Amino acid sequence: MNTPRAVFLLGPTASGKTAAALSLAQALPIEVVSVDSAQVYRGMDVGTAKPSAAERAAAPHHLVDILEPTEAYSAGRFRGDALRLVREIHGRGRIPVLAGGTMLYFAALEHGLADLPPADPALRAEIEARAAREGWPALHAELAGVDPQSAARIQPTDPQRIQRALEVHKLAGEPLSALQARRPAPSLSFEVLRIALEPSQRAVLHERIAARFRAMLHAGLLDEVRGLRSRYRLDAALPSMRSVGYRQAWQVLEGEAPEETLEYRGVAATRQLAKRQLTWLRSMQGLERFDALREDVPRMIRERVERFIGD
RNA sequence: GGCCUGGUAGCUCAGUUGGUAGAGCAGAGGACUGAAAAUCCUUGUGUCGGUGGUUCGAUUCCGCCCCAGGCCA
Repeated sequence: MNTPRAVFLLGPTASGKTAAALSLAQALPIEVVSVDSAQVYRGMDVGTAKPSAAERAAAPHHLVDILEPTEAYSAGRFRGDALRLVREIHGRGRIPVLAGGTMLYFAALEHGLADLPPADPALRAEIEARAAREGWPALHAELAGVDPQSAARIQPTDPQRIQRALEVHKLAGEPLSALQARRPAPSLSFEVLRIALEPSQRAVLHERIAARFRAMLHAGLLDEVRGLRSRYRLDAALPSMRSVGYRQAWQVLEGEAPEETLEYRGVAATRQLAKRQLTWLRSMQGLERFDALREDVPRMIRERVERFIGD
């Protein structure tokens, strides 16, 4: 094996990525790079299904617990962090396994990101304040003036993207669409085996999701969020507190929703997340797809990876 | 056993002064470039509990029956 190799392992929530990674760890000198926008936050353990101590002992895990929940991670930071970690792991003569369900992060890795300015909290607050006064459609109209291409593609009802496009224009002095058009086409400097875990039956995935969320509640999800709220200055707009489970628990603790509805709403939010993840997977090219519901899928994946590493 | 109130989309309900019905939630499909577990777009035919009757026509009015909840015995 001349060119260094890496494995991507992508799948929706509750599809068994952890079991597959564990099976790999038992047979191969791997290190896991988490591709997960929620597991980066410290203290968010129960609700993000973080790898257990045993799993972390079986193989080093990276990009888990790297930020406070008051901070915000991003696709851009992920790309930089992941590429650096892959280099380091290769330097140790080991195999990086990038495993997770944040499909935008995989896309950023594969296709690169345009050279855009990072988020600017002050500017975002300013835009938000204007939106509160004038409404997002007005800001969308303004965007149409400076960046018609982006405005055409972004819905007037999509606050997040309107805000980002205006932010980029202000910071870079150029329209977002122009910067995106200049995106370099980076090729990864290592060879990749891309494995996707896709459940053949949605109903079974839904059952798994329900069982898992119930288990999270029994494991003290609500108490975890209560504790986070007492230890940090958090608010509902933070990326960490918007994530599945945490958002719903937050609403209960704020008295915005009765606790009896927490399970139902949390399960529904998780199903919706899984659906979006599957939409990404269907559109992605170059994946070797495995049925996540097959009992022997961890073994099959291990054998496939062994072949990939071997030749 | 009697009286009352309900029985309409998977769930919670609205509605039709008689011309076969619509919201929210859930579900499904899609988009996606530094918040992405985010943000957004599209998508609603269901014996209107059953059965007889009145009517050109009933989910809507009337009778009976079934089911649920409540009150009274």
